[in-house]
Amino acid sequence: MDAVNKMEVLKSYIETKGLKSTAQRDFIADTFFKTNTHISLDELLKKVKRKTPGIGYATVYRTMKLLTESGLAIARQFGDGQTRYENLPEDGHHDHIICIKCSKIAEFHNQKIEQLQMEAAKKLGFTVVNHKLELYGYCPDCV
Amino acid sequence: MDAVNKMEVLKSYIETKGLKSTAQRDFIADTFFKTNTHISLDELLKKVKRKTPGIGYATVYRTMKLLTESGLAIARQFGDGQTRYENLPEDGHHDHIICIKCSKIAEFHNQKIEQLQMEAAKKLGFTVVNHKLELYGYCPDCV
DNA sequence: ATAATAATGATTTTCATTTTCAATTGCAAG
DNA sequence: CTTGCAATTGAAAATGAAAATCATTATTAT
Ligand SMILES: [Mn+2]
Ligand SMILES: [Mn+2]
Ligand SMILES: [Zn+2]
Ligand SMILES: [Zn+2]
Repeated sequence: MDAVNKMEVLKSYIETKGLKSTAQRDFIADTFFKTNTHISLDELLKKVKRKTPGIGYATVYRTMKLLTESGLAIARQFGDGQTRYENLPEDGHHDHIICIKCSKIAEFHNQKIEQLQMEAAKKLGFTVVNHKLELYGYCPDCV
Repeated sequence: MDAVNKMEVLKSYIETKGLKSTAQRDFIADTFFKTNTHISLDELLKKVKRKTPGIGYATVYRTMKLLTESGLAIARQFGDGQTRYENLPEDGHHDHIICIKCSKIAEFHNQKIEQLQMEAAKKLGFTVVNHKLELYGYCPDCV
């Protein structure tokens, strides 16, 4: 799904929730849709302010909250005390591996792991709704 | 390792770090060593205050930090905004599955998953130091 | 006993959110 | 095009968990 389609999904989400469309929200969402990193609120605010200095932190915060609940953004916690947001991945769910030295983030997906998780949960009588798998270590550049 | 042995490990950690032994710290550590839950600072403080009302939050905070860096406690973040501590498990590392309705926590360990994690990391050139795997869903009691 | 140094506990500070609120804006109805 | 009203905005304040501060107290080696 590209930025244009995402914007359409957002529009219809806003519609069904009885919300109103605003230029600030559209611009923040569009800016976010064009990122391909795991971006923090501060980073996104800085990016947004470059073209639209008037926009406030709270509006960025609220927009990302909206995008998250509409399923267009994913909120991630990598343990540095800051929530980071990423776009809905093109190729489905993925997990992360984070360098504890330079903070580089790589992504991976392993269907076998997902399968084993489900089995482990089932063995305990649990039904899995979602999961978090993060590996921490050193990236190739940091040995 | 039982509470007595843990206390000995703590003593020698304190020794090598040139720290001093205190009644408060001993009591907090002992209280923690006897828990078998994933306890928050507030919960531990409350438990400690029952027998020793004079002890302050900061001392509990500092003691758990000490236990964590000495390897006698493990700090966990289950996404509710509160750090929880658990005792070093008898049977090695384990992961968690958390009920999103009643917050019940179950533990599991799957060597195959751990193995696949290492392989996934290796494929990306990373070396894994530690990892976090949490499953979220419904426990048997919550359907 | 003394001196040096670590620990304590109350309090304050930090910092990332989250909420509040008055002013502004979007939009549907007339 | 107005009007009415609910939603939105941005600045500021509030929140809450974690971390730091600091005067006082306790521990330990000498
Ligand atoms: Mn990602
Ligand atoms: Mn556990
Ligand atoms: Zn690195
Ligand atoms: Zn449950």
